Amino acid sequence: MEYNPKEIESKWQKKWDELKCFQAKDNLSLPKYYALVEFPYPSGEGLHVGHPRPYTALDIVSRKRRLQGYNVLFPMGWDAFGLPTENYAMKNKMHPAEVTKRNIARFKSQLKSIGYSFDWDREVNTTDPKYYRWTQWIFLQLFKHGLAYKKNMSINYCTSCKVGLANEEVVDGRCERCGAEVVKKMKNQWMLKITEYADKLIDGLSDVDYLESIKAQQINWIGKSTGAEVDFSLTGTDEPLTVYTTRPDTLYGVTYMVISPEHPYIDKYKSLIMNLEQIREYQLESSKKSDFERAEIAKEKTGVEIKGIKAINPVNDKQIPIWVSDYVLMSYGTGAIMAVPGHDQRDYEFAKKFNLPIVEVVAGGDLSKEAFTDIETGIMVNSGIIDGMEVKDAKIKITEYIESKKIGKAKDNYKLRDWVFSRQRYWGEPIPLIYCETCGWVPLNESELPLLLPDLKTYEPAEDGESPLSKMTDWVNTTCPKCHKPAKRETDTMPNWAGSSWYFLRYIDPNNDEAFASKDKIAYWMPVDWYNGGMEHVTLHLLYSRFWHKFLYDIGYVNTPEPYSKRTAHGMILGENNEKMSKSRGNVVNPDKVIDNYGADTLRMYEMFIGDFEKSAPWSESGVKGCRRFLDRAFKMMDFMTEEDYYSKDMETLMHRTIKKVTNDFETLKFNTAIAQLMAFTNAVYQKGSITRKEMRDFLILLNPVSPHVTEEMWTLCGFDGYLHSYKWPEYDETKTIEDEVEIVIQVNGKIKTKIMISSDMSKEDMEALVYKDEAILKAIEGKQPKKVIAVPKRLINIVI
RNA sequence: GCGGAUGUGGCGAAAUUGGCAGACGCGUUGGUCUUAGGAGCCAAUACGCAAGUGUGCAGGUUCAAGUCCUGUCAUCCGCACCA
Repeated sequence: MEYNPKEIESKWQKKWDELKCFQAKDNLSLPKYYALVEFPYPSGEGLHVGHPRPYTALDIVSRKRRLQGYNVLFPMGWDAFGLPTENYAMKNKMHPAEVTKRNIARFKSQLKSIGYSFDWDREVNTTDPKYYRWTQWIFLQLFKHGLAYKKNMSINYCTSCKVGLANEEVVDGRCERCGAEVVKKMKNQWMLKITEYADKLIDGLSDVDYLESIKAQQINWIGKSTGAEVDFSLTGTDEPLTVYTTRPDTLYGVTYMVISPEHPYIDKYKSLIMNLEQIREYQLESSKKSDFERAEIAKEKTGVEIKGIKAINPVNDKQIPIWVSDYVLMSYGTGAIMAVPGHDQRDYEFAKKFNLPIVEVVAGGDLSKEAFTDIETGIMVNSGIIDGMEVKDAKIKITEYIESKKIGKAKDNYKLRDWVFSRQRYWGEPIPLIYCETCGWVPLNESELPLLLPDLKTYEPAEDGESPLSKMTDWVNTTCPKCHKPAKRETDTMPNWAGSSWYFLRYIDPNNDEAFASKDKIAYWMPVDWYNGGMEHVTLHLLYSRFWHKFLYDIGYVNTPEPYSKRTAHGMILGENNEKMSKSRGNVVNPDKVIDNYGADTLRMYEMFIGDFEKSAPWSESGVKGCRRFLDRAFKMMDFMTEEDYYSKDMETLMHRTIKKVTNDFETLKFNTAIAQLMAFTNAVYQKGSITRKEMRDFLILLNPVSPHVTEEMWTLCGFDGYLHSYKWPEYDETKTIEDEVEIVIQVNGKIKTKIMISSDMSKEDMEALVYKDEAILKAIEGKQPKKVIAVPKRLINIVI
């Protein structure tokens, strides 16, 4: 009989659908397992060969868990709002909903053809009003708890997409999606106060099992720093200039101040500024620069001194100049710094360029060459009350001092910024708020959710960069829910990070109309036991979804402070030429083709066999062939299966070892070595020329999570009980994984001289005794007297002479 | 600059607690079957004719190092004037 994947695969996919065997049961008494993969953005391109890698990995885990008796939730859905769909719809004069529907249908049929054990009855779609009703609902809770606010701020604006971008969407000064230049634009934007959760987001990481590199990236992104805010009084005004510093200990070394070009004091105190013209010119210059230019190109410091106002150093009452420079960012700290050129490299460069004084307050460096920034070894000098102290003690003392004098306070700061939540686009969730002249921003009544996206003729953003919805006056004009006077709807929509911030909760109870999910079911299914996704999502999506979940926890809607107990990441699949797969490079491999030529079981196996799961790996057509060859060989083993329903004596150890290795490797993302073990087993069967029924049965179960169709088929052909998918995972006996006889190595001075067979339970002492008896060993030491003999049971004897 | 990771055959890669480096697969070579073989099966395959040498490089610890320690180089990813 020939192995014919086409026939087998469609047959079993149909069968599984009919039997609904992968349906997660809402039987809350069974042991549960929630496996989650990132739901895809259904692009017009369809799947490429990178998508199935994480899906197959957790499909393997899910299938194995079911065989081990768990009630498994392994769902799939669509993160379908977003720009590419909208852009495509505009270009082709289609409705984005139509485009989305078509793309989803394509993705779904592709995923189905790979034979995943998703529970398709729980499919979610972020663009479905029944879904985004709850995205809007969560937003309203954030609003009601003061975590959403509108702010007129300088934002990143993509000149091509005509849309505001979050900092995170700007890569190297360019739009993450289209690559066009990003400029600054003032815009009134909805913001989410993720910064209020910064500490919780850091602290929560100690309770979860995430890859170390993921934790590190999150901590890095949040960027917590500890320091102090200090007030410097200004000449000619009663209001102080507040700065943030992580080095309050260097307060005596401050020789000038710098404020950001966007600092409000420039306008506020313009009457005091004698060279306002010059300052205005500098402001204009830096406003033209993108963030990228400010950071990357302008290595050379620039700036202008403010004439007419001086600052006073609160610890020594010295008058010092104030400069404006764009190396100080308005978006971090207070937008103003105290400059300590002796102990900060940037201040040092600036001081050198503009001939400002440099004072040493921490001894240990050479200030004629560079700033001395070491905080471990330095001793304070020229520093009044903290003279002679070590840096870390000086920090504490001076902070206490400024707090007691009421000129400052200890303060933590974060690199993490609040989340810009507005998009001036059509294809997103409408923000369910209404602006009333009398009442201000008023939330829509929750009973009126979902606030549907109205139909539009065109989706072009307005020329001023406003949302296309702003042109829909019928929709925009409404009445205030509070005072019933005429009012206007918010026309911005949500970013596509919104729907993905809570989708794992909707899978739990996807059809619930009373709540985003019932409390009972949440209590049963949460947290997600294992979440696998890309490394590219660990700062944005992962942080955003943890933030929303922590908020829902704080207001009592979910039962766990963290959504995911374990998070792993997969490596990318590269093209055959070792480059990132992309249309423009022409190296994209389409999974449909692979399935057509070799079958889904081969595709799945190769995706897992390709290499270390966490690393990127280049695609190889001949590697695919190798996996198909293995399945052919496995299929043919049926030709020499015998009737014995037990492990044959000579295969027993290998059988137990194989069960052990596959069982463990599937848990630790080492799918490649698990498959290698199954290949080695098959090679042994071919060597022997026969396989017993029991050996075959357990082999099929072990291979089933990787290649489910062919194993189900063989199961049936062999006449085993029922269906493979409802059977149980085999157990191994540790004592039977050890051979009776092992080959050990004889080393002389660490060099291998010979090998002998010994009984595997031989003691260290007996092995040492062998040195004087075994002929091969005697020959190896050539009659010399051993100085020392090291025997390691089951491994080696090393003789030192 | 900061943070994280990775360097092993021609290629993708394996290697409990330090204990036979290169499992498994690809590729290559040879054999076999065949009208044929880009199918199957069998065998060989780190390098070197050999003694021997080999896990980016240089040291160190150890009876023994891919694995531990010190230094160094290279590549990749993330962040980056964050005070």
